[in-house]
Amino acid sequence: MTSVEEPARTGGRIRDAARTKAEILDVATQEFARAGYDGARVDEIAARTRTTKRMIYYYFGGKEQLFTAVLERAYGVIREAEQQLDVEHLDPVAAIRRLAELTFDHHEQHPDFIRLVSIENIHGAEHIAASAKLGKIGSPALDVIRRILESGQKSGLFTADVDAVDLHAMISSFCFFRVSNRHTFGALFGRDLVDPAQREHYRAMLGDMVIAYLTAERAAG
Amino acid sequence: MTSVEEPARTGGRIRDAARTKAEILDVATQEFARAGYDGARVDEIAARTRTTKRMIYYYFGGKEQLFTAVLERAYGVIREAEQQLDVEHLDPVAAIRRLAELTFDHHEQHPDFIRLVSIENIHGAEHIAASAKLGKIGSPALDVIRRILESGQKSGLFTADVDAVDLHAMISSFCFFRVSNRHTFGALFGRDLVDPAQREHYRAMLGDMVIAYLTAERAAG
DNA sequence: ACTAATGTACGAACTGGTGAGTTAGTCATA
DNA sequence: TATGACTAACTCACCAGTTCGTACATTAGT
Repeated sequence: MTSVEEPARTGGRIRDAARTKAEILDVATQEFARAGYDGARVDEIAARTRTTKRMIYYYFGGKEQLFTAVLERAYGVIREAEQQLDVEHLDPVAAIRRLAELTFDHHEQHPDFIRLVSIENIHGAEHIAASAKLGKIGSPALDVIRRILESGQKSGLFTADVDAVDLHAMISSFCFFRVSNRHTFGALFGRDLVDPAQREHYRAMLGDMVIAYLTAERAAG
Repeated sequence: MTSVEEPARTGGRIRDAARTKAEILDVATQEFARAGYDGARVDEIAARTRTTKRMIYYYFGGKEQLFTAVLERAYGVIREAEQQLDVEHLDPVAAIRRLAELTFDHHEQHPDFIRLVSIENIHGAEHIAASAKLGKIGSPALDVIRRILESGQKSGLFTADVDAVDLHAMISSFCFFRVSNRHTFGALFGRDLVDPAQREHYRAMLGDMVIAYLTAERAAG
């Protein structure tokens, strides 16, 4: 998470809107991710901030809008990571694998993001729908997938009849589930999907799965 | 959901502990799935029941234990479905596909179950941990997978080096994500993963993915 | 007559949100 | 550079409506 910088410059100003807003967002992210939308307490968020509850309402308007702002920033982080991705020089197989691993790594490193998205789904994605920022932006990953897929399909390397959105869903589902369902899965089956010792195992499993699917020999028809 | 039977027998008793308990569980399932643990209201659950809030505390003890009971029943439903599964007569490929489709169908038909599990994960699976019933039961599906996998690997048909738990995770991730993340995915990418018109497409995609993974030619390694 | 089951009424603690007043920083002007 | 007007940033106290849980009275069924 983009964090608040240290105690500000020396002799720093006591008033700093940007810092205050960022600090509220930081704490709110943690609190919402920890307890869910209704479980999160505005008072608790305020208490863990150097400012007061009144400021939350001053800057964000209310709990609902605060959660929306938290979501917007969280989605911004992954969108940025996806934009960094450079796979133009790789062959389709390596490119897809790299892309999948990016999602894998991001989700593992941002469990709060996963929790926020889970929470947003419980609430029918109403905050995304209400957000001007989040409504229209397609994932940069989608464009990348589209290009790779086209190249791989043209060369006959990829035999699967999928489009970019479906492939994105496939990759996301594995990466997302591993983090989002870590607790129930661990409790029921006694295996920690996010165990660091198993990280490479699952990372390879994801790539193998996607590549196998894309390059499998299909029965005609 | 196992529902409450009709108005009870004629001249029926006004007092019927079993029916009252079942009705509370039915309504509680809906309410928890709709609003999350903290979003759910005990008063609301009681209001939608033919009984009163007092009965919830009389039979279940409290909100926390009520949610646990709801979870226990929901997991019971899928466990039962898995036990019905008969794939002994099928070859490994068909058997795995059948199993995957069972999970696919169940998750699609029980969105409330998916939501409950998502909610339980937000709360660190603490209710599962606290439940005697849920703590120890391994999924029947796991035993089935184990047998199929062994048979497929022995015959050399399955080349992948996975165990039953990992394969179960792979299948579940796709089926679960499709339902759990339906709303955010739809809002962000404009595609409804649970669109009935696309049902067969995704059902086939799941099977193709799993089989391709299991039977892919691996680089010696 | 005795107990399990049920209904009524209530309260203490919380919870999101706000009204009203205060202070720090900025900037135009003398 | 001193000053005073102006506004963004901030604090404090408080409220109205909830929300989980329970004490107590009551009734159905055996």
